[in-house]
Amino acid sequence: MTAPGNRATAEPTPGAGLAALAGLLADGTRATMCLALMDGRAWTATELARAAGVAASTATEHLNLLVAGGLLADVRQGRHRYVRLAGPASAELIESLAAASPGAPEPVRSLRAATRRRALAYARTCYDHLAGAVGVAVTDAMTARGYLSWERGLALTEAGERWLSSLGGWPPATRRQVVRSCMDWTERRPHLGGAAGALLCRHAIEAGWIVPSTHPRAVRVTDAGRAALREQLAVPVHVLATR
Amino acid sequence: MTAPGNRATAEPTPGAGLAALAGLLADGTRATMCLALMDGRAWTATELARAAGVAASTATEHLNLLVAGGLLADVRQGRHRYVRLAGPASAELIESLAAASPGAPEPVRSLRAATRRRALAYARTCYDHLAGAVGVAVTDAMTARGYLSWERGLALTEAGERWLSSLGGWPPATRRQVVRSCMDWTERRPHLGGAAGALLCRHAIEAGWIVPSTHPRAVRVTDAGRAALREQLAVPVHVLATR
DNA sequence: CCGACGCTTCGGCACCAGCCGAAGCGAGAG
DNA sequence: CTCTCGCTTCGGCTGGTGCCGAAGCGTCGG
Repeated sequence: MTAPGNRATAEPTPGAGLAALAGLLADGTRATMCLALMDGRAWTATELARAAGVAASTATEHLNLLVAGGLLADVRQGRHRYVRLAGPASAELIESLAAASPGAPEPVRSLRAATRRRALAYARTCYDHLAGAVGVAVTDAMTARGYLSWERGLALTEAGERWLSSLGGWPPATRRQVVRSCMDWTERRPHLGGAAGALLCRHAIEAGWIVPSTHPRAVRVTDAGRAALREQLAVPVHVLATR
Repeated sequence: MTAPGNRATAEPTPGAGLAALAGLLADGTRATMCLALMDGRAWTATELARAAGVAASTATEHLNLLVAGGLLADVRQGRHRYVRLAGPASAELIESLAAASPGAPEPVRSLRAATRRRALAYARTCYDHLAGAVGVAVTDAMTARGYLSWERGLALTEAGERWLSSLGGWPPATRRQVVRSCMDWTERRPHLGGAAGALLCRHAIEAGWIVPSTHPRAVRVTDAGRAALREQLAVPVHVLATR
């Protein structure tokens, strides 16, 4: 007898559910991770470990708890584990909790975060290829022009190979998979990865189509880039509009 | 070195504040207490201890944490410690957390709770005297008729003594303080306690002015009670309206 | 085929958070 | 004054939890 505790163990205490949920956020490391994820992006496990200042193994444990608790969702992609907020409900919950805790809601910080988020959603690098609205738009345009085929998995067509050759550096001297579908976490649709995606991204940088933004990972599309993408791929103008 | 933990100890980790706040609700016992307090009333420490199923000493520790964390507020009154939610912000926070946890928001339960809350706010016993809208209204009426004086502290006037005598059982055979100002937690205004308040409450029960409600502590005012209060104290009709 | 890399599993460690009962304190009631 | 009663303080116990590093596994790239 003498039940040792009302922890989240056995008895259906009235507040057990609430306590279990709050317990997920009651740890500094987990809270820091969730706060980082509030930018809406999907982070890799390693990124979150560094952000929270813990070992990768520790991060794994925390992420398992948060995912099991329904606060986060994860997707395995290759050797990476991408983690994001499970949904708007999670974000709202964390937001209301964060707003009530001794963290002043400075309008400046919110503005910066919002700006950064917008910049990332617009155009960013995903490893070595393009992502965001621009990345998805480029992928769509390549598909529309017959450079990519999505039947029986993603594949590069002969026309696609010719176009990449015209950019230079094709075929790549690598055994790396030529094309790869990479889920875009802001657009919720796939964009082009793999060797072709990397080559395209490298060319875009070298040709001055895109330049690094002030925000980490984010990129800006230059006037030259907008012109090139419109001419070569017929990417819709509205996607490339300046922000 | 090798900082032992990101608990709520030293380093200003980004998520420390959030974690500290969540930590307050991350314990089953504390969560149960907060949920109990969601009825908007002020509970005594002992009541909360019983509700949560822990010893009084344990309850004290939890309440100290919750008050220190700003989630609850307490007031010492005589030998009692009354605890209530610190404010609307606390209530909203707990509500949003409770709504997101595996506790189904059954409309039936909410309805019952709302009904109970309304009943308690209307009329209830506070120990051995009357509280709630009716309790405060009776106190106001007694003041208006010159039965109570609030100058130099609360006091019973001669007219007040005569009125109580007419009800019977006056003067009381006790050394207990005759009148006592008792803060009403739903009306946020003082109502009459002490020996006079107890006598009045006892008389109201014996004379059939009030009867126990189906909800604990709540009472209903009978038709006879409404008539008596209107005739003897000129209590405003709108306060006594049936619900 | 081999190395690099991201992640997970496992063992071990230390801390502390929650619990209780006993004893102490102060207010109220007789 | 004394008894009762609500609350608090204190000491001691126990189990859970967060942390790490080492080792293992699968993917990717050369």
